[in-house]
Amino acid sequence: MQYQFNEIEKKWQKYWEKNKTFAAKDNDVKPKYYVLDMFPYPSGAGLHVGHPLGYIASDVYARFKRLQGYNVLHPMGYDSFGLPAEQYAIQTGQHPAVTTKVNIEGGVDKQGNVIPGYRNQLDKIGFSFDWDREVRTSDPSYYKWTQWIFKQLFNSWYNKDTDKAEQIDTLIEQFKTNGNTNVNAESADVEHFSAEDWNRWSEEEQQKMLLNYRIAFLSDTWVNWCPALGTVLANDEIKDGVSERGGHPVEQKLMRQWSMRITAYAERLLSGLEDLDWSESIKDIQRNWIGKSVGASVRFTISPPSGESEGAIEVFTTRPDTIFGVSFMVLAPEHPLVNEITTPEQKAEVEAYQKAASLKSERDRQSDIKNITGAFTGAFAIHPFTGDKVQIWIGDYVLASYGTGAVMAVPCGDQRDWDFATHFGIEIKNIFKDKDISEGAYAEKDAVIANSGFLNDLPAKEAIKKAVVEIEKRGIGKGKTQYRLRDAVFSRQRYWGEPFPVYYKNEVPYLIDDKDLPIILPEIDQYLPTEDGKPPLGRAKEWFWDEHSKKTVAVEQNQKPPSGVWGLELNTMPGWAGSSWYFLRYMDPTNDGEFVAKDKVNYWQNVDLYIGGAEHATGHLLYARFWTKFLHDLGHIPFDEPFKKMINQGMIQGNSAYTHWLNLVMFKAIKKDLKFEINDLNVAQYSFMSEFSLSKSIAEKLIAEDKSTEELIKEKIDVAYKKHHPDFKDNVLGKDYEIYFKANSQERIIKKHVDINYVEVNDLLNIEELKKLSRNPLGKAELLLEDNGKYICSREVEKMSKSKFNVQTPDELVEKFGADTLRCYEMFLGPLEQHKPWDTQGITGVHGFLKKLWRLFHTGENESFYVDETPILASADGSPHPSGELEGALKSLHKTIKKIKEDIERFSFNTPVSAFMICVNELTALKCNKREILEPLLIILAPYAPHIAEELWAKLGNTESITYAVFPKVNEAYLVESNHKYPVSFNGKMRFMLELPADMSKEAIEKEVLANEQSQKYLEGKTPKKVIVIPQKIVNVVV
RNA sequence: GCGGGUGUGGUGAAAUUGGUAGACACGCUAGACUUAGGAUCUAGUGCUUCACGGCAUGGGGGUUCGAGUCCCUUCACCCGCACCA
Repeated sequence: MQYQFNEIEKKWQKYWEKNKTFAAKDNDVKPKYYVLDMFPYPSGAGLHVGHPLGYIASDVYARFKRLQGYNVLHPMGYDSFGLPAEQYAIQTGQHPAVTTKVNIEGGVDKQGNVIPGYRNQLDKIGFSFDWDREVRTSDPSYYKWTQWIFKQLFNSWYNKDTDKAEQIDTLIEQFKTNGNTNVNAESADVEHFSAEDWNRWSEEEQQKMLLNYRIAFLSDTWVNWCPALGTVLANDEIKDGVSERGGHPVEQKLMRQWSMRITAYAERLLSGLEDLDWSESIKDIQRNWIGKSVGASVRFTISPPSGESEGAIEVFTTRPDTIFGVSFMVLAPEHPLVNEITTPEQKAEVEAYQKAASLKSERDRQSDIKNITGAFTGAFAIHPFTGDKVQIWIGDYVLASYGTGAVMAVPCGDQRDWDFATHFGIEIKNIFKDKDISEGAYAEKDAVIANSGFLNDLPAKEAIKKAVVEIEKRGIGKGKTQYRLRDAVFSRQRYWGEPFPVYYKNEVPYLIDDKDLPIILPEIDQYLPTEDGKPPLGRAKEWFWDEHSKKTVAVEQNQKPPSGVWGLELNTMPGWAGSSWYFLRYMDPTNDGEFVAKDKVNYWQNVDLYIGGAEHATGHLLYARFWTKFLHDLGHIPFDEPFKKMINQGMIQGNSAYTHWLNLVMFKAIKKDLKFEINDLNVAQYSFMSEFSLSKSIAEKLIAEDKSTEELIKEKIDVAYKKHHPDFKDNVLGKDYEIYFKANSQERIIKKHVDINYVEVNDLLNIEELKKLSRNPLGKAELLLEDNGKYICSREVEKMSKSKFNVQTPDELVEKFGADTLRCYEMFLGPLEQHKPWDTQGITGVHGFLKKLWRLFHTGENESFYVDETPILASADGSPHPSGELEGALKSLHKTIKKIKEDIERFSFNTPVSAFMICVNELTALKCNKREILEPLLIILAPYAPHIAEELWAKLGNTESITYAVFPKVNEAYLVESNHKYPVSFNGKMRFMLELPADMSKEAIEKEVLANEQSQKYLEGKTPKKVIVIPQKIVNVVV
């Protein structure tokens, strides 16, 4: 009986669905294990083989954990709000909810393309997801709770004394009794106010003040505005100065926007990384993004140029130990003090410099780092320790947005300051003992300080501490920690996102009651901004809140709303809102009374294993940690980190295929006698005639300037030209003209992608199949083939994408080889974290292995199902049966059990596949068909190849799914060797193998080895200097 | 510039702790079988040499009886951050 994988797989997928085999049981007595994949954005393009890689690994692990007796939560859902669906809606008018549904469930899009649907594609691979727990972030029953969490964030402030978020009511209480004098909060810069002030203020004034403290707050901030997308973007959505999606330019714009006070959590987000089992690189990216700098803020008083000013410049420095090395100061050109302190003589120069700096974009400023520019303000500051006057400059290497926008320049210890001082001829003081600073600054923190008063002779690290103490003692500053992390902009001027549960009375935001949530996204006529530049929701008529009826109501355009009716927020939430807490919703996906029930979150806790791409390092992964910590602070969840262990799967790259084309512009014809070049018109005429497509080796030869190939091609061109231009006879390219190639041999060939589905084994192009296409990419081209008449393509590894014709869908492979083969093969490909190119050829090896496994169970007549039921007799002590073959089979099985368990436990998903292959190869060689060997083998194989395992498991007479079988125990007794084959080395070089009893003593082994006749050859009559014997390992003889 | 990562046959890779480098596959070469197929089976396959042997884990150096693995140094590629004071 043949291995009918298609039938088997369909059968078991149906069985699992019907029996809800993978349903996780809340509050079960078994220990819990939570395995989570980063949920996908359902795009119309569907899945390619790269997408399921991580899902297969997590599925293997989830199934493995079930076999080990865990209650496993392994859910899947969709991050279904997002830009692509909205862009598509703008183009086609199709509601994003409709396209999203089609992308998930399958169907036909507006252009008539068949969309397979994520769910259908996933189902074919045999994942053990608990689909009853599916979530979609764009579903109102889901985003109701995203809105609810937003409300919590709005109604909270960050108390630095308790170091956690607290209800805003506790803050209001303090304001009522003491004003804000004793409040230690993470907030915007706020003036002090008293209880009287607070109580006197109007409701509106109080609300405006509270926005300075709320964790979700509204403020006028400089935001990254992307005109092409018509929305603002967070810092992590911008790469190299352009939008991550679409690559559009981004500019700075002052807008009233919602933000999240994530900076309040900077320290906890940083320190929390310590205990996470994440890759060092992801942790480092987050550390970098948070960008903690420890140092001091120091005030330098401004020396009044005419005696009247009393100002001071505050700087932040990480090197207070170098304060005696300060020889000037630099302010950012935008620094508010600049205009105040600039002397009349310097005014013109400074203003010119400010103007020049403001005209440069952020990007230009960054890219132009080699040019040292600046201007002297004419003002001086007083050095707080030496009393010296130091010049105050402005320069655009100082950023207004970081620290205080001003630096104390220490040219001997900072290269930029050194460059600046050198360029403008400013004094450079050396405050490092025995360090040469004539060629550049000494930036290491290991010098000993000199010429620095009370800091003399201290190593830098101690000097830092002492300097801070002294600075604080003199009241000129204090120790301070600075972060690079900025508050996260939370508004998007987009339609396809969560609406805010917010309406405005006189520009003051008010929240909608919990019981009236969700606020459902309204219908609009077009998914574009309004004429007057409001976000798309500005088009919705029914987008007003009636405080009396507690409902959204319609107000005609340009009409004043009736009393008690107010305009709702027109922005929507960013993509990361829904994905910041989805892992919690899986625990309790249908709960309409809570975002997650207490008992369920207490049972399931946080995610034990999270698998997904590394590209979310500063976005999703940081925000999810932030929200988790916040929800923990308010007592909603019992943990403050979402994902305990994470593995980032590598990208599967496409293996693009290329055809080669003669670059017709790259040769020219020259009249032999006259040396007259025929003009461009003639060149153009070549392109009217046949094009030439070259098989790989011919293209290569042409690039290598192989003479005979050049001649061959000239001949072909000549013939082809004449065929198409019979009137020219042979006087154009025949006797009188000769074809020459241009010098740059690389450009002789143009490469074009060809669909990998038409490329066979050994890069052979299937020309026959291509011809059947209505749009044959070879067209009428003349083909120059290999000697054997074949056309060979070249290959290149690139990102998998439709435009490169290198997309491999899992569906095709499941059809041809089966889901089990695909699963094993994707794992077999290499370490999960590594990037690797897709290669379909190798899949036959894995497929062959499953067929071989199938045959082990079909040793009956005509390959019918048959296994040997006679039990293996073991001795009372559990030692192996004396029969050699059985001993071998038992050893093979137990060796494999051990390896599979150890490998999966250390997340090495590729090596178990080889172990299975070895085991099946060995059992095949031993002709082993014993139930006692084959049954445990199925259990350990089930995580990788669940369908075939279920089928054979059932054939063995089991009536329950293999999913909850018990992972077999390793019996070490079977693994004990009576003999060991020693590799015998001479001077570290392995020369021969020698089989000796495993329990032989070192001395006896040495004796045996030296007595061996082969040893005599390598000893060459000499006595060995030393013999190293490592029992059960090796023998090394030193001659 | 800073931080992280990766370099092993024609290809994907293996080698948890220093102990036979290249397991397991793909591909390739022969052969068997066959109403030819992308099926199955057998043998071979790092490079080099007729051979004994020699050389091989990006390069160079070191520690060690022994190094892909540890240390130093250097090169290449990938990812992240980048006048961050």
